[in-house]
Amino acid sequence: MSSRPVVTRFAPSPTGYLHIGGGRTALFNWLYARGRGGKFLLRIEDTDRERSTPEATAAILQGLRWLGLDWDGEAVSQFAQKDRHAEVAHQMLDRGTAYKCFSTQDEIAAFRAEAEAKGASYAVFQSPWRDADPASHPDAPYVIRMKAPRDGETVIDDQVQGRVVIKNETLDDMIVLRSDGTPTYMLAVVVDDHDMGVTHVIRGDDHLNNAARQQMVYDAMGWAIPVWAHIPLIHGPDGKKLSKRHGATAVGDYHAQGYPAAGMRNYLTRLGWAHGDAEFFTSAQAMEWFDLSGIGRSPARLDFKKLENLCGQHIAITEDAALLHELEAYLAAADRPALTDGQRDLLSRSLYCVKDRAKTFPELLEKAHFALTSRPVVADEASAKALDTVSRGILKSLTPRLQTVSWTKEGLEPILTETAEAHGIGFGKLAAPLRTALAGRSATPSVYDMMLIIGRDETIARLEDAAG
RNA sequence: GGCCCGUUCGUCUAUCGGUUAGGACACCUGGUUUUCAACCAGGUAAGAGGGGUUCGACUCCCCUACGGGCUGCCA
Repeated sequence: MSSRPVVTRFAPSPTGYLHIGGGRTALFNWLYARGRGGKFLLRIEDTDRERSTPEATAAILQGLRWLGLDWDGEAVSQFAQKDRHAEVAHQMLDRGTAYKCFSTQDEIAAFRAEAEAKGASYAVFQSPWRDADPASHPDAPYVIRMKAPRDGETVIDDQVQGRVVIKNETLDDMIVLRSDGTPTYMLAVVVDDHDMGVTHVIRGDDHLNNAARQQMVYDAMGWAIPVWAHIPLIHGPDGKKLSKRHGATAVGDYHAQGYPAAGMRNYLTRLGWAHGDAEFFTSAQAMEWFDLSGIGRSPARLDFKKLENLCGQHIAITEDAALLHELEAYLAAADRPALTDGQRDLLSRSLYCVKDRAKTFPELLEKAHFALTSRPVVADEASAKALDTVSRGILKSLTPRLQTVSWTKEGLEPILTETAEAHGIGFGKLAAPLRTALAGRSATPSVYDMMLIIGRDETIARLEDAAG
């Protein structure tokens, strides 16, 4: 057994929607914690007051809820902890692991310019106040900088990246508390992760270098260092950093485009992580299997075809009641009209024959069009072609026979096959105009299913409409 | 510029020194079929390049190329 219960967290900045990459990071943290009976916490990193908005926070929470990633307790506001951050900065001062720096930003800029002019390969700012006698401190604004070790190296023992060694001389004495008394991100994350009892930090590898400086803060405070796992970012289909031009980058976009959350979870879990040859799995299985060692080291590209394939499989295994619920949520998210009571009833009775033929919700709804539309059924361009004068005549000859037949597949089958035979055509040639009459679409469930679902009267009425 | 990370079929990946380099999606061919979806049979397709180490490298080391990240009183 592990020595301490697992605590993971997702810590987004509320400066925009929930990015698909962030969604996957959250998913990994969630899977890791949930699969081990641990806790998954949520912290909103809102210390950047200018860019943080409540709307963004709401969008992120909504994205997580849609993905089905439930967090333990309330979401924590990082900004609300600012006094505690300042307290820790002063503790570092007391411990001698931090110092007050009175250098102005102009002085720092000048230092860098000079270093650059001298052709230095890199310019790590070295504050003259690092070892200054407090008696010499002026009465002026100051920042608190960490007194980082200048020799040796810092080793990040990363569960994904391996052993990463950073030379301490390449790291400057980072600011932990700004001149206005507010904490920097570097200090805030460490303090919060420590205070929240985070045991495993699973986050994007854009933070890999930062981990070294953060680890110095842990050391400076004598705190236990968490298990690090820096996961590669997700790229667009062209291998470049994911951006708007690649299409959907927000988790909410996928909701609005009608991808089921279960399919998204499956796809995102599998993107950059593998458990042997497992491709299609439920979240329960993912929780059981997920581990840090299965995470790949290279960035993965988004592949919408594979996403769709998995979504189709998940739609097919979703229970009707749950599926209907998701369908209605999709309609709302996509800003499409809500279902009427009648549509809901017919749709729910149609799910069994449409859910295994659709990869997304809009596709499913399109195939269930026969159940959602009402007379007069308007045929789309493709299906309209199937309705010529000959087929109209055939439909006309068919309707009287439907009046008394037993309304079951067994009853209908002989009628339809006999009709096709009587006109010397294959069943396919009869099914096409039937589809047009019943659904106004050329891609539909079986004609029997449709007839059974909408019933005898509606079937006959639609056929008569089409026969003209 | 400096530092750090990465590179197996088109894509996601398996492999953890010895395999005919496997699977999935996509694609192509054939079959099935009541359209779509699905399904069945088969096929095309990969270790970035160059050096080492080793009896033997996709696996370990070095260099190069390419991609990404960090280098803020942003997070």
